Amino acid sequence: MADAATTAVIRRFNRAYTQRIGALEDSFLGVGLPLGTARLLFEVGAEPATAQALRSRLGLDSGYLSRLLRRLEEEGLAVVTPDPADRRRRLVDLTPEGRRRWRQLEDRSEARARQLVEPLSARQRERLAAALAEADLLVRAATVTFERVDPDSPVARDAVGRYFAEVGRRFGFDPAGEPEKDAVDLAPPRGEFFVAVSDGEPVACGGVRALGDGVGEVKRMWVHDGWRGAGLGSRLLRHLEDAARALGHRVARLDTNETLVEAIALYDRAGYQRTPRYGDNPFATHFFQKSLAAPG
Amino acid sequence: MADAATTAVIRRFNRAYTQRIGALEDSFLGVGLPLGTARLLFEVGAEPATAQALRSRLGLDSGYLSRLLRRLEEEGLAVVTPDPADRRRRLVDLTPEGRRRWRQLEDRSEARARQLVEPLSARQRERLAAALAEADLLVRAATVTFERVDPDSPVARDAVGRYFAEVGRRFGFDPAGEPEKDAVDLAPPRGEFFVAVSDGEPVACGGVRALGDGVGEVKRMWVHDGWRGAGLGSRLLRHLEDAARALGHRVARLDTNETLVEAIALYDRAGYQRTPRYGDNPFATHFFQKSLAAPG
DNA sequence: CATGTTCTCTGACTAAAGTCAGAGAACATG
DNA sequence: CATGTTCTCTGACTTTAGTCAGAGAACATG
Repeated sequence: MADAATTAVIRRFNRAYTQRIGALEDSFLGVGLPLGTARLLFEVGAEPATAQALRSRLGLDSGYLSRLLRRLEEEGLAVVTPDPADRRRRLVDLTPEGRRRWRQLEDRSEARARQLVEPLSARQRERLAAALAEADLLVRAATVTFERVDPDSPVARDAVGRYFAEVGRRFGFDPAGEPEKDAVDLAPPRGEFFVAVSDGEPVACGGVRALGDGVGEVKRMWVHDGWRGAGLGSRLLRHLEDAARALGHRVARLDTNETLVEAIALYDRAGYQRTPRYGDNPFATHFFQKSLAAPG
Repeated sequence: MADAATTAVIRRFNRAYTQRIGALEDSFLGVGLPLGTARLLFEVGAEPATAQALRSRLGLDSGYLSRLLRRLEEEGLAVVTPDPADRRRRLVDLTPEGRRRWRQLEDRSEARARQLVEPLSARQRERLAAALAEADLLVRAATVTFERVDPDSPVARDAVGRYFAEVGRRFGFDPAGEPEKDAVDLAPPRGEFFVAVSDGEPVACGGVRALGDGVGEVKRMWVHDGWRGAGLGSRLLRHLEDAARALGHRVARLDTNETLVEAIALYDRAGYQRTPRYGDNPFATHFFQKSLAAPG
């Protein structure tokens, strides 16, 4: 029952942790603003945004947000202006006074964290930081979601750019002309492309294109190197297989280069079989395929 | 700046973690009770208690708690009875139906934790559990507080009993007659005794007694073996030195046995100097002392 | 340019959360 | 047994948090 043991640890940790550090919540109080308003201030301070974006980030009702924004405006902490690009939308930013208050929230949060580690020695602090970083990576990797995006969108270009940079470095892959092909092959109706974003940065991507005869090809599969070893690659591959299946493919195929040993190990683990060369990718040295018949 | 790096990791983790698992909070919703009432139900379910204890545990206003309890009673989830030992007090316990609802909260919390680890492989789950256990230990060790208690109280007896068991095992210490001496020497006005309790279990203890001539002796210093290596011993020792100073001592002294190598290392680190034998403890082989002149 | 859609705001609510000042019963103490 | 203290309750509040149904302006599209 490794499972029950794990959840027990998580829950034990959860109780202790939320009690002690009281999440961020506590540090949001005591600056003269109610929690909801403080949270909004904090969010705007982290990055000015449209009302719409704030609503989705914080999960608020539009009427409610409208009132919270009004309150921030009345207190002289924020300014709300129409977006010149679309005058239905409203842009929210902090005033200098709002920024001062935001920094105050930051400071309290920082003080709280400092107070927690204060009784610990330098070595113990390092241990705590290492343990939390590890837990952070795993929790994020387990919860990040794959969003379907246009392969020609900025976020997709960013992600694929990182992919090209890495394969360029590792086996001299030349991406000339590829983005243009991707824009067609990896977009509906012929294919799909997904990106996982965490804290505004792409951390993984991958797509599926049609090879014909019920065969879908997995392409541009990439995981940010700070995020490897946390199961994100397996999750991504499963997600792409599901997408291929939904597109009507019965077989998934992919090629890779011998230098990408982690990827090859991943495909082996996921049940892919070696298969003869297909296509004309001059950089590919290994070819895999897997039946999509049984889901999972 | 190991410090800033540590707080940055903590805060990063904090954001991700509270967002994803949403603390326990989310799992408290959706059982047909408002958050505050659900939290109270959960607390009572964990351990039936007096209204007073619940108030201090949850930090509630007495009027507010009174109403919350009424609500639980009206819904048939709890029974509130006068404490026979002190009829001003009220005892709160759950009804069978309340216990059923409590279990429901437990299940949701469990399900949430399970859902979090679901995308992870067995190995990654183990890593997550290990990382959280490590963080848990350090956070608890950094935040547990030392309470001054009567050395004759049950919790003190429990803690010292564990201490005796360990030193008995390690170098054959014989505690005959010691508890009776402690009851006088480690209680005001002659001395003081402290226990750290976590989740109802003593995890560390120690006391100070007067040797005369401005010398205080540190006694019964013990740390639960599951809690070692997290700085709890150093914190305890500092706490005892502060107590000795407050009792008017200018010098702290202590003896120990050569088999307790971790303790000896701790005393060395804390600035204690070897000193010739004092007193007539037949089990002591090493003697230490330290000036309490400069605080810290 | 008519039509539907998107985005924000307003009014009118409800429920939850929390505070404060006593009142009254039960205990503790000299 | 008079007096002060502890503990819980009640009444009378205020503030937050959150929901819902439109209204109206701005955009998108055929």
